Amino acid sequence: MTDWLVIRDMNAPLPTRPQPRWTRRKDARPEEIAAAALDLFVEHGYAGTRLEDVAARAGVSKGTLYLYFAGKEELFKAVVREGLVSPLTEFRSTVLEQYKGSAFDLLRILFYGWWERIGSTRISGIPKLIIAEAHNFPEITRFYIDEVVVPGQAMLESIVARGVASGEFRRVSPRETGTLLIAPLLLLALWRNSLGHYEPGAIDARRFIDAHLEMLRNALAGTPARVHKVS
Amino acid sequence: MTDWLVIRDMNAPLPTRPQPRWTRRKDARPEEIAAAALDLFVEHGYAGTRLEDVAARAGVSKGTLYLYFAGKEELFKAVVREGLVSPLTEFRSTVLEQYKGSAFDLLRILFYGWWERIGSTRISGIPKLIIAEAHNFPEITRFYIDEVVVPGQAMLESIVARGVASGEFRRVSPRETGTLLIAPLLLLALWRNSLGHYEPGAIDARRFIDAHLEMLRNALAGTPARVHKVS
Amino acid sequence: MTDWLVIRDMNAPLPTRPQPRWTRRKDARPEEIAAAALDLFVEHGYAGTRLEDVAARAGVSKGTLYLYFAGKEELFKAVVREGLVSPLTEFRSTVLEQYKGSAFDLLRILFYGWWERIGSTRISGIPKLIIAEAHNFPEITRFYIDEVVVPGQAMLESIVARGVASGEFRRVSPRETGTLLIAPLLLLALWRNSLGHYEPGAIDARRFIDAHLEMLRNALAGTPARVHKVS
Amino acid sequence: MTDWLVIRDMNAPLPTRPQPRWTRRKDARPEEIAAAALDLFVEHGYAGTRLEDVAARAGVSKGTLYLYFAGKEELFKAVVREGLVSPLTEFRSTVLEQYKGSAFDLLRILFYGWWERIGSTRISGIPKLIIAEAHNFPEITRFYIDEVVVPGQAMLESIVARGVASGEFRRVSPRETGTLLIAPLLLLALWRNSLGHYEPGAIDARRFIDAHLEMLRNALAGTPARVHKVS
DNA sequence: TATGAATGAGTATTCATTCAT
DNA sequence: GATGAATGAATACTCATTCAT
Repeated sequence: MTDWLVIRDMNAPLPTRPQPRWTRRKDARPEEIAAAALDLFVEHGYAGTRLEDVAARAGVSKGTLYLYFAGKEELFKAVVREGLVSPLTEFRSTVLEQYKGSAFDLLRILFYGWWERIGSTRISGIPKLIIAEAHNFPEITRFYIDEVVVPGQAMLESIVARGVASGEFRRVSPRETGTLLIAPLLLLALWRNSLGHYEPGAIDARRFIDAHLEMLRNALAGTPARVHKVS
Repeated sequence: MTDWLVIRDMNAPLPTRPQPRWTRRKDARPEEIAAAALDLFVEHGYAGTRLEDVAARAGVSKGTLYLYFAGKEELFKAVVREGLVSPLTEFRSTVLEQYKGSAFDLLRILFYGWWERIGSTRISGIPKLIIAEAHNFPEITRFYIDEVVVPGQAMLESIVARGVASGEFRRVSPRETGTLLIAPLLLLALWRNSLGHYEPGAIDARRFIDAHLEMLRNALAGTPARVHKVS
Repeated sequence: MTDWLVIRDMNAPLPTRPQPRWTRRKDARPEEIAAAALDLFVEHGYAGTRLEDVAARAGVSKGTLYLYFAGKEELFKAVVREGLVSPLTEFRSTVLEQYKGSAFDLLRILFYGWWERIGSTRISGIPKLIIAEAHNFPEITRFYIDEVVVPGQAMLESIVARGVASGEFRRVSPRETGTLLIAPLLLLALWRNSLGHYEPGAIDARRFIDAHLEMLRNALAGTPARVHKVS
Repeated sequence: MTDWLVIRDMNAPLPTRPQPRWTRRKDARPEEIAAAALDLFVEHGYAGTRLEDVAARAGVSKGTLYLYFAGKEELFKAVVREGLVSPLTEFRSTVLEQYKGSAFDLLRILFYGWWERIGSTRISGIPKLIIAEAHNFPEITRFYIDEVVVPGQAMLESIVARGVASGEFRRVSPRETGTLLIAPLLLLALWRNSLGHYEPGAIDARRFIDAHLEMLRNALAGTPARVHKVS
């Protein structure tokens, strides 16, 4: 009566199942991925960078990227943020707080420190990245403006204003002068990360910064004329 | 002096690699994994189900799946097999063997028992799964046909044939009639596992089965005319 | 004085540019793509269908798909909608409007017409698709319920109600009975698009529909009237 | 009778293949294409710019692009070349040849002329483009260095050298000083084509250039001579 | 000459599977 | 046994390029 429902053996030989197709390579660390990504983003731009190349340079697989970053865009943002925040923090604590002496001395410390901590490192590629991708990443650009441009400009203006107030500097507009102070450094950073590869000796960073400082010393110097008049 | 460069909180620092490489979570039991897998396979289909979700629902890790099942395909087969074999066995022993009385009474017992053991449980999702994946899993489909469809159909035909032979049923074709007996129940199972989620009150299972039985009673009834004539 | 800015010739020989890597194949028509997609979606489900295969079956390239459909999901929706709307419209105009005579005659016309226009065509794959993907495509499911299930059920209930009102049918519940009328046809459609491939001769559609109609004739027959006449 | 199956409006019928295969739209001129391309290249970078968008902005079809430019790369090169060569030629003939008077007057003419012919026009986007794509287009970079950077630098150095020789300028290094002269202008160009869109009022070009000139006047002034005269 | 539908190589992203811990 | 980070084949989707009209 009930043998309609006899259940026979499953004769189930799995036809095909491929053998292990990969081997573990290494323990991935997000820092290495971010460093590799920064290099390639700086070199080829956002769209021009292939995640496969990022993975290869970091020594991990493509899939590992997605373990730490939600996608290409998030990787880019993380890389830029990370490339900015940590150096800025370090810059502030190791350079700015060393200040002693005149406004001009502060500029010197600032410029040398910038070269040491930013200009001569891979971080100097970030500005190029921001400039190149500003239209494509409004959020990142906004962040850069708010966190770097605005406070940096404020700092420079403040130094100028102090120098002017104390008579150390000529009566100049802090606004435009602040920007003029940083322009050669920015150009240096951009140069080093783009055309500089084709003309390696074109700009000697140390001589360039020194020349800039020397120009500034004369450009900003409080009028010695009055001093002479008095004497 | 240095608060020009205050860096606001960053909501997205570089992700860090988690330290403890693993901790034992629970004692895994394959039954729980299979139950979770059945739910998700029924819900999203084979290809649409991610093993990660199965593991999460079962409360185990992805790796644990592979301790008990050779792979996704094997998990699927095991789930379907297990979802079929054990309920069928139980169905057979608890429902079919209760048979007493007329052919029509057997149908009633069968239908109510089916609802109790199959239709109202998660097992009712299996037919949907089979229908959806028939082309992708010939082996499983073959198994289902051999173990469920063919014996089930044979059983139904046998009941019809007995009813016809005894004069309880009208002279109908056992083949087509057997299939017609089960069609509404199958539809009910499919409905409950698909569209039913969107129109929960559309079908009242009890009333539906009863209406089906009542239809059958009239449709199959041996011609009372002759009986009256004789008496 | 001005020869700093002499512009030299661009000595620009383009190093590499590959030659034409493809040849035009044919004029694509979205109908062919949709037909190919319907076949494959019915066969392998949504996730199991590769757009590359759809393109190949339609005789076009992968890119051409995106010329007409925004993506896989949109293709799926378009295919289902198109598979429903146009046949339903035709069904309505060519079958339903032929109605003449009794309620039972209408059922016969309906069932035969359904088989002619839906059941025996590739459109019969749509229900399987809907059932399988209901959870993954709420929008499509909603559409199917609103446009097919609800009006179809209403139509069936209306036929039953008319038959009951005129005394042609026994006093049955239009709700459950309406669903019972369509159940075997739906099962037939599902069978033909799934398990039927493995057991081609298992169901003879014509005999099955005829048996269903014959069952209904007896099940619904308004016998009481005749009894009263006799007595 | 048949309004059970009313099918509501479908908002998405199968797309149809457009009938007229093409109609002439306009007389294309390569200048318009190049202008559109320059805008988009500056905005989104090389890889981020789609030729389809270039064509749309130029008001021509994609195919027309290829009538005038061999491909994306060639379009890019042509755009950069054209964006450089013609303005440089014009700049040379209309600005540089107006030279009269002192070295400092020449700087003023140079800067104002640069702003008039380059800085305030879309040509100012080229430097950003070069910086961003330097690694991807060695050939274009080489061209830019040879045709713009080197002669431009030579010109600046020559002006400085002349000023120093005549005693008008302090004894400064022509090399570094030449670069320092142009740095703020370049920064201005870059700013206007990237971050400037987010902070439109941040830099007032006229005031900025004037401030730069004023700084230079003081920085370069050959004061020692006068002192000697007085003494 | 101008068009834009058709093409397919290239790339971002997913997820089944492995294995060191 | 149990874990989950790492892997890379597979696949959806993009877009520079071609060519019949």
